[in-house]
Amino acid sequence: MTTNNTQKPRILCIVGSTASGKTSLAVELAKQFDGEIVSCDSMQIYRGMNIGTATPDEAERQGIPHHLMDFVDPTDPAGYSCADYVRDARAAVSDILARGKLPVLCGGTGLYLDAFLRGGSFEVTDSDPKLRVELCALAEREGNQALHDKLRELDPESAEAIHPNNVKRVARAIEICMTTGRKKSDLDRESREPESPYDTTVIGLHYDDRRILYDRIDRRVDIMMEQGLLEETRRLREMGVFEICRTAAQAIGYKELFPYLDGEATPEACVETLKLATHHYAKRQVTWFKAKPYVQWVTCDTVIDGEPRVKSFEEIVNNVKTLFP
RNA sequence: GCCUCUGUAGCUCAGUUGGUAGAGCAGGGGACUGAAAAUCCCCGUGUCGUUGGUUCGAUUCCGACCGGAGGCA
Repeated sequence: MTTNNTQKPRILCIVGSTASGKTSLAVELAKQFDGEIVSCDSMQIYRGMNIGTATPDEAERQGIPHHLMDFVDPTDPAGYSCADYVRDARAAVSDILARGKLPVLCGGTGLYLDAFLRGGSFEVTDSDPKLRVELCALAEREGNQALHDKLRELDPESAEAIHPNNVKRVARAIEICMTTGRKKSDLDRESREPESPYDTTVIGLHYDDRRILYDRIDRRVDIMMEQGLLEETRRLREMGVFEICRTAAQAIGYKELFPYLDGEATPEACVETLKLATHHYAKRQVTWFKAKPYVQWVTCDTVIDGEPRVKSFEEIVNNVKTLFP
């Protein structure tokens, strides 16, 4: 999404699936371009959820300031939404620009990035948990189609776009229509900004051979276990995080270990489940970013002597620099 | 050595009273602007262990052989 308007402030974004190497690349680029990092990750925002979400520690940050990480209290029932993110990220980016530095967005939450880039300046309206429960109960009682029909009455356009079995989305759309008194599809249209306020370069890290990515994921999960993922999970559980914060409870890395902590499964089985859940997540991220025309891809793997290998860090950094001179 | 069970998709297993087969998991593809590390949709040809026989036709029945599990000696 590079534009010719030199008036617009330049920002750099690094995206890609989990374990693709975004974090170290972003730090290196921030060092070389005098930048600061703004996380674009829906889980690294939570305080105390560090090992499981692979939030970079002091050493990995190499002195580069990181924003929007480890700052939301996961025991706050209000949670954190996409709209919150857009507000906070815009503020962080403005602050960095005001100090004459380059904002480097880095993260794998595609929806957050999209909302940040394309608009999403929608009103932050209160969610209505009671209504959500009611709507889901309705689907349970009378079937998914019944709930979907309800949305069709309120907002046919949204109904068209959401599969009837996607109860969560159908319910959320109805909730938005009912709490705002407007059609969600209209609100979406209005919130979309005609033009991004930034001159943005989005770099996507890609692996031609997905086995390499999965292998990186598996190794990282093993390292997380060595770093004390079980203890972190226990601590968060004692704090009640998984009951209080619906969003934080969704993080991959904790819920998969519950069966072991409850004596219902071996640690090996849980680790296996965790690895698979992460594979699936990575696949969804790849699909998301692949569909975005604004991403410029940098391939991280190559074949040497018939064997797929990861390119050197230097080579990847140099490839990015040709796209962001 | 004898007896019983077993050999089907990458894995775990169904199934075919004889007309060449299907689930779960894995894997692949996709959607997605307000819960997004969430949620949802689509995709199943594999010498049915090998080899003979019976049969119009065998993965299915019979025999032998080769794996695996168990039992008796």
